[in-house]
Amino acid sequence: MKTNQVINPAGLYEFQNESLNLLTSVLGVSKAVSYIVDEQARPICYKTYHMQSSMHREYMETYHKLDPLHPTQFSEQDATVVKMNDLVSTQNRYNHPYYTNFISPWGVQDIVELFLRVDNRLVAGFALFISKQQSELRSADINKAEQIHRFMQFSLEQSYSSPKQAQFDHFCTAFQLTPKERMVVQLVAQGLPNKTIATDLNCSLATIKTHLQHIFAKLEVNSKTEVASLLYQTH
Amino acid sequence: MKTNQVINPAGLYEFQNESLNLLTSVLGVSKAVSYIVDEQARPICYKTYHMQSSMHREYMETYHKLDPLHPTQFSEQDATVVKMNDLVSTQNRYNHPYYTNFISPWGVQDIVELFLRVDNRLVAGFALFISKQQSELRSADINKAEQIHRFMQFSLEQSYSSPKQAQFDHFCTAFQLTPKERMVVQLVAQGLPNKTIATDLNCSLATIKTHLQHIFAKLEVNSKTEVASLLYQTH
DNA sequence: CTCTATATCAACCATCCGGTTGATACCGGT
DNA sequence: ACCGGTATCAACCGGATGGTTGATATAGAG
Repeated sequence: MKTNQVINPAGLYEFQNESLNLLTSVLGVSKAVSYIVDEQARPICYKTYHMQSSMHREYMETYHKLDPLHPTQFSEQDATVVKMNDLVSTQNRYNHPYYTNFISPWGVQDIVELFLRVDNRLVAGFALFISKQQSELRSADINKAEQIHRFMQFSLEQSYSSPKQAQFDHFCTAFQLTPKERMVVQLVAQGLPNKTIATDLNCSLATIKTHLQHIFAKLEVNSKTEVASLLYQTH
Repeated sequence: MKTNQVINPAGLYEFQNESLNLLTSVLGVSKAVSYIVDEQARPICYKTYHMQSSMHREYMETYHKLDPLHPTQFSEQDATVVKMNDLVSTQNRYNHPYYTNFISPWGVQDIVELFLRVDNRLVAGFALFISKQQSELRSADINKAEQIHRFMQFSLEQSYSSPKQAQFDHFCTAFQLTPKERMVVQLVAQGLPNKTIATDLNCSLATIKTHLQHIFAKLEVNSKTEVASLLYQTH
């Protein structure tokens, strides 16, 4: 039972929306994706901005394995803002199927990835897509992204020590919820339907239903609305 | 649009549970019922203690019209604790169908009713049932009931000026919810299924569904869980 | 090396819920 | 006298949800 030591991404979901909004409105990007990183360093809870769902599906099914900016590559590093075209030489890029078969056909020229960490652990990431129609990213743009990253990192640390977060943690530990169950509760508290929760957590509807059964049993309730209600009443 | 002036029973439901628990655990009663009183002085949201559901059904269908302690009788008075056997003479009691056909067959000897008011308006009531097996209520018992009533009245006034109540009111007025819609939202926030909400509000399932459609439209959501979620997020 | 906890998924069924349409009734303001 | 807002109810449909059973896989504890 190591539930207590787990860093729980409660509150991250709202943070994620706000951050994605900030990034896409300030920087000139054609598409963007944000995600949470779970304890196994795997990205979950994708939120997209101006990205075709078919493109995202392609990534999820195939190209995530080839992604040079995939979070698993960076979980042990301290990289914050990484530009794909800096990471991969022009030569290698044109031989790289990730570039030739996926990024390029979708009209993308470059990708800038921002990583957020708490206690040195990678907890969230943002991928900003630069289209071929745009000019090459200048150092000024990268600088902007770094400044925004700095503030997001600050904001994230605030979120982790907020009373709301503490309250949520207390709630979850009081009912002895497992890490996955906590995430489900978090999404239930957003009022999301099961299907969306399954998509967000990158697992099947059946799994979510099983998690929900366990949550219902632990909280002694029998509907998602009651779960949200309990959270509301516990403040 | 007189929504703003309406006294809204938000938070009353929790209060109701706590009060019923207090009364039944401290005083020697065989059954008890509590209810909220709406703007039309009609009782809604019944909560029962040790009362057979068939007895309550009989009351709801027939005998509420004959009830000498019915809240409509007391909405304009300032009565607080009323003992039925003090109100109705022994002679009249034995000719009264409410007593001979309803109360007596269910083994009840006497009823003590407690009324709670805010700004002189009757907002909630509690009926305590004394069984025939119990000794006649002594003045000491009535005194206890009056002391408890005093504290309940105090507590109720606190509830009405609590931040939680203010927050809820602000939430409802922000979305321009009608009085009935507020009550529905209040019950949704308890995580209750529609059927229970209908029973509580003493109207049909269809009516609740219509109210919910209006609420969904006003809050721009499309599920009850999202309503609870919105309330939770708004603190 | 078991055994338990956790996480994953499938299939089934009954019920609940959301969405819609349409209808009646009451009240208050124009 | 008419109209808009509120409250009430009915009937229908399809999809979402809750409940159950059973199964597999992995990891950590004893």
